[in-house]
Amino acid sequence: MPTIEDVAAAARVSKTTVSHVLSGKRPVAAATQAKVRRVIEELGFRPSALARGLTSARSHTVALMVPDVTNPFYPALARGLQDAVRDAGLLVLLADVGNSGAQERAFLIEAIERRVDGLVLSSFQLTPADLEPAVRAGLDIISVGPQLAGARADVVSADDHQIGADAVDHLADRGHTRIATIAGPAEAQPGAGRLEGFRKQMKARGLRVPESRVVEADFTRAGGRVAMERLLKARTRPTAVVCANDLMAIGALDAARAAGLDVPGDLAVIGVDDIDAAALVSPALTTVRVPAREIGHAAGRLLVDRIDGALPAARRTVLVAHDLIQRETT
Amino acid sequence: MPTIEDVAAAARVSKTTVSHVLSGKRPVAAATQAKVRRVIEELGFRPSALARGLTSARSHTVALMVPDVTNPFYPALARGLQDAVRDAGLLVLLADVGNSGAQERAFLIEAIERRVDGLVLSSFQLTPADLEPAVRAGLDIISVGPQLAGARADVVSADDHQIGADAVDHLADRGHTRIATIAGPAEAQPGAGRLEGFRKQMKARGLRVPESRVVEADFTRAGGRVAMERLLKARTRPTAVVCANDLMAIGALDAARAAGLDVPGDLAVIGVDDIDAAALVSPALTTVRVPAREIGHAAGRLLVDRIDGALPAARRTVLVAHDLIQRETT
DNA sequence: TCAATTGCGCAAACCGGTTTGCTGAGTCCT
DNA sequence: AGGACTCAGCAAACCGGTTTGCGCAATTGA
Repeated sequence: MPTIEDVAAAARVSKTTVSHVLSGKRPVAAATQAKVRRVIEELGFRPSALARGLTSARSHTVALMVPDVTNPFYPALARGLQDAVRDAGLLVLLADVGNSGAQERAFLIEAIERRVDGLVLSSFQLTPADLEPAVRAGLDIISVGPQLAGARADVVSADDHQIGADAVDHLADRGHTRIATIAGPAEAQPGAGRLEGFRKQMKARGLRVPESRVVEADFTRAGGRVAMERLLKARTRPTAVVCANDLMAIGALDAARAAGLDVPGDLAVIGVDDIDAAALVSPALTTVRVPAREIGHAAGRLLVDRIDGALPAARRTVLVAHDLIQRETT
Repeated sequence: MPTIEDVAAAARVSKTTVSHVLSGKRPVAAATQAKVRRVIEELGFRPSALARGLTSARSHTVALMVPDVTNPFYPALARGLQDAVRDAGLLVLLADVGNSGAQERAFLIEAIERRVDGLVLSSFQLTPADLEPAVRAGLDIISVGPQLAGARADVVSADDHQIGADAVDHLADRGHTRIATIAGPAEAQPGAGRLEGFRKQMKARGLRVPESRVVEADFTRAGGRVAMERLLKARTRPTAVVCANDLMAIGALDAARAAGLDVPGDLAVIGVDDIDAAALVSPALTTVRVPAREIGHAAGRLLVDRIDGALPAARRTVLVAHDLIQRETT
């Protein structure tokens, strides 16, 4: 690869001049510019972003940390994020860290060392304290989900609490009283918020929630299936179940089918997210739509503003609207 | 952020010594090491990957370019890729470039300037000539799909030709003769290969393929639906359709349902990919499974070997196995 | 006519690491 | 006792850009 020095030599100017031609930060005579540009073209010179970043201490990169890229929620989020930051010249560094706290922390360090400009994370394991090094390193952090709220990070999230409550209302309005829930893993943020909203709204509507009707699972189809099987073993079966995401809801449908139950006759099911698959399963899944792409987009916009220093120091919380989409499982 | 110089000063050694403690490339006395490490800890020093990359001319990053992250095929591929390269210390820079050739080329330039170590791309628009600058820049390139085969890139791909042929066999074996196909966009590689395989096998089995039974669409559900509607307008309707991917096949099912057709009675449908949704639609979609994650993994392994210089110069082609999964639409 | 200004370009320092060559002190061998 | 060798650490050069201060020539203003 030719360097700026090679270009300077071939064009018989100093590398300062080449730099100015590229950046436009100081005027360069038209003739000189033309000559330099021609040489750049001939040599196929491409300035090194590494070298550039060294002086500016910026990498023009934002890191995105997610627990599972194959959960369709996250690609949609990634897409929104990318589209929001691209115009600012930022590219997305993607990390799927699974549910491993160790991997999350390892990636955090990586992000710091790479001098990433910003960080968007949807984390299940991280605590605010874990973010400390990143904050000290000057990274702007956006947490998707309220888990990492506080002085350290902005938050872009759905209103998980309200989502849980809305799901309860939807089912209770249809006469259900024995409503169970398949929550996410205890550490997982969105699940926790939805569970809390579920509990509170059940209480508000005078419905009891025995602990046997609350089971945890990881956010996968298989997890939902296993959890549903457990719920179905109870002496008095629930007539409806609120699942903390669609993947688990689809797993719950698997279990219901295997048990020979009619949905929604014997069992009503509601999910959260509205991934594409929700509309495809049969019966089609009623769900609370969480606009993943918008969340990513909002996170990106917020991040760009932060990086530009255009925002006051106080951290923000952006809640995006969800809506309930009734299909055939309720 | 403290620099290596700050650490050196605080530990009363030269920065050379700090560097050696970090890299282990030259021996450092145990006592000195301990002192340096303590200071690093106290200061929270994290070496800048930018500065490091400047000397090594490596960024420890691989770029992944895809046409649509929200197509579930690609997240799976991304996951496999990440898992394969992580142990080599590489992170994945993701770009969703849509179907825009301009964006593809722009990202290619970005990747070069960032001195990315390797490039994995699934491109519809790029020609081998477009890769020239990247090759000259010394990037190792893996093409997912054979489009960019040649002296410039390794290839990891499914055997698209055979996939098309297998789909034809599956339908012909079941007695279909009026078989249509919904191909991908003409420029799109995987679609072209599958279409070719489709045509050849139809001929081999003595079946005619009037041009009205070949329609193009982009690789989306909406595209598939529109294409299917067109096919259904023909005077003699096809009794079966081969779709170049699952998303389009699902769109075709939408159209069939809208037209009041029974699947597979009036119309058999087969897709390609086996995304999660394929098993979820009703009736469940028969499809040719293409192991996206394995493809990503193979690409990652190949890339790491290339970067390590462990491979002879000759480019490789890795074909991954597909298999036909019969469900309910045939 | 002479000082002040402007336009253009260069040299040198800097960003934060890595790498190379060298030196002084201590150890081993003859 | 003297040479060869090892060990530990340092200074300086280097990677490829950006930024700052300065000099020279031509233009402007009084």
